[in-house]
Amino acid sequence: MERSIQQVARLAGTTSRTLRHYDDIGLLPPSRIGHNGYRYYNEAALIRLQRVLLLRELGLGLPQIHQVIEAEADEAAALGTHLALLRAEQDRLARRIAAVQHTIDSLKGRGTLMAKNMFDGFDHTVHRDEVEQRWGKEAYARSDAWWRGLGKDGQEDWKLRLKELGNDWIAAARDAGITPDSPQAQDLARRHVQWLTGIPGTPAADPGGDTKGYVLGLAEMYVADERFAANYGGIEGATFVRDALAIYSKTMP
Amino acid sequence: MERSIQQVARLAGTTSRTLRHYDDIGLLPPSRIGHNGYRYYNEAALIRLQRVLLLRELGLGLPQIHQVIEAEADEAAALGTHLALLRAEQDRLARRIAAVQHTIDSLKGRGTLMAKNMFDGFDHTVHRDEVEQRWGKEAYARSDAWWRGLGKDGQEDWKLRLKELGNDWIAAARDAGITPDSPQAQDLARRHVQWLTGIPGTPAADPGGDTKGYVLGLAEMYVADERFAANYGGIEGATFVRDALAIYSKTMP
DNA sequence: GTAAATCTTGACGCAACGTCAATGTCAAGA
DNA sequence: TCTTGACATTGACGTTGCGTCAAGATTTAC
Repeated sequence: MERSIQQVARLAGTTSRTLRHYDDIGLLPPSRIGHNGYRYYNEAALIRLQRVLLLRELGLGLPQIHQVIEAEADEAAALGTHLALLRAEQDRLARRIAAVQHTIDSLKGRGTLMAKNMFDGFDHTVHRDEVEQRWGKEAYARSDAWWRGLGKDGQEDWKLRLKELGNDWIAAARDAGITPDSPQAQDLARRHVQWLTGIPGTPAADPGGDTKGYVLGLAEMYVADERFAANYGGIEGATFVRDALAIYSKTMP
Repeated sequence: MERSIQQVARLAGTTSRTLRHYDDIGLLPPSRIGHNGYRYYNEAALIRLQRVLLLRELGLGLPQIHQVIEAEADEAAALGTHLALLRAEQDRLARRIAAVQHTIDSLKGRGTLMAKNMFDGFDHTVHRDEVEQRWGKEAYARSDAWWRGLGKDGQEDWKLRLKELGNDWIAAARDAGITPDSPQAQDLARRHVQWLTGIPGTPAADPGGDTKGYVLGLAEMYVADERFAANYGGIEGATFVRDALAIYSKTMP
């Protein structure tokens, strides 16, 4: 049985234009061409079309489909390669979704999305200007001096640990049922301070030092410096952390 | 401070061609054009560029970005719309991944890809009697239908149990020493599947069911659906789970 | 002073068709 | 038989977001 281009298109759920395109690029020539130039397709052509459409559904490009269909072999390998691409694409998508969600959250909570993502990856001088303008010169100078004092390895290490704690903080801050003075937040604050006091060379680790004041100052800095705020889900998160730490510090000796 | 087009490109992690393109379409004109025709960008232009790149990162098209940036209003609404699109796209991707994965399995297990399966969903009148031979798409549709069939309470219950398992998963995923194919992760995968098969009414619990395919499909869904991903410490965690389950499924009958 | 880097505009290329445009062909009803 | 309307043809431009020459002007570096 032979079918016209339009019949085939309807049957396969595509368009005649697509079929003509597939003919043009040699991917799916019609089984017969009438004296009038009309394209006619038989069963074999239909089956081939099915395979094309299936592979296309799976996301392969037409040249790749052509290759796979011609060299009947190794369909699994081709699909395996493609699978990896799909996974990567999905990861990118997921990240984008998270970013969009976060941006929306920030917009709703803050009205402006200046702070967090915008200057990320930008050059440090621009970053500094922004911070100074928003939070004052000394705040920046203080945090920057301390930060540079850590050295490269120290900075990496710090960021890593911070990220771990940060995840818990973020989860807590996002939960509308958890307030800075809630048991959950206070427990986090306790763990946070415990971690701080474990870092040698800090006032917090110094038995005679002003741990309390240091903790408060640090918390303030979290809010002031975006590099830290970034680890707490932006300004709102850092604010939550600061508040929780401030409350916790009152229970400290 | 004024920067040349190349400096701006490097600073923002894009190319000069892109900047010229943005100028061409009126999205981002340079702040000044020298007598020689050179483009120069000031801080304001940089900020605008940041917004453009951010929105682009989030997946919006240039015309839409233009619109959003010009009409400063209602960024959240625009992003909300976009978020829905992203989610739909993600669903499609997840389905495709499941389908590709299943196709690969079929190829490995049964040799050649049978035409009958391929025609499925095509012309039902031709292959009506072979419609039972379903593949990938169905698995996802089934699990999705099952999920919706659980109802609100059932879903909550499920999520609760999931959270318990999730804690172990998160701990494993965070440990840099544990990979998806490590014994620890594989043991978790075993427990996970064991738990799955204990739930009545699921394909996994059905002795004749395609447990393997179901597990894989479900794992994909974990990554695709943030309702689940949230229980595994975000995308990375869910990805870890998926990989571990995928590896484990190979050892299944 | 010269070479290397960087700038300009202009134009083609990419993927996979959509969408006219201008024209030819086929089946069916008055 | 004539007309009408559905369907066919090739050809060419439009779409998205730039990449990639090309050819020439200009700036920067040594």
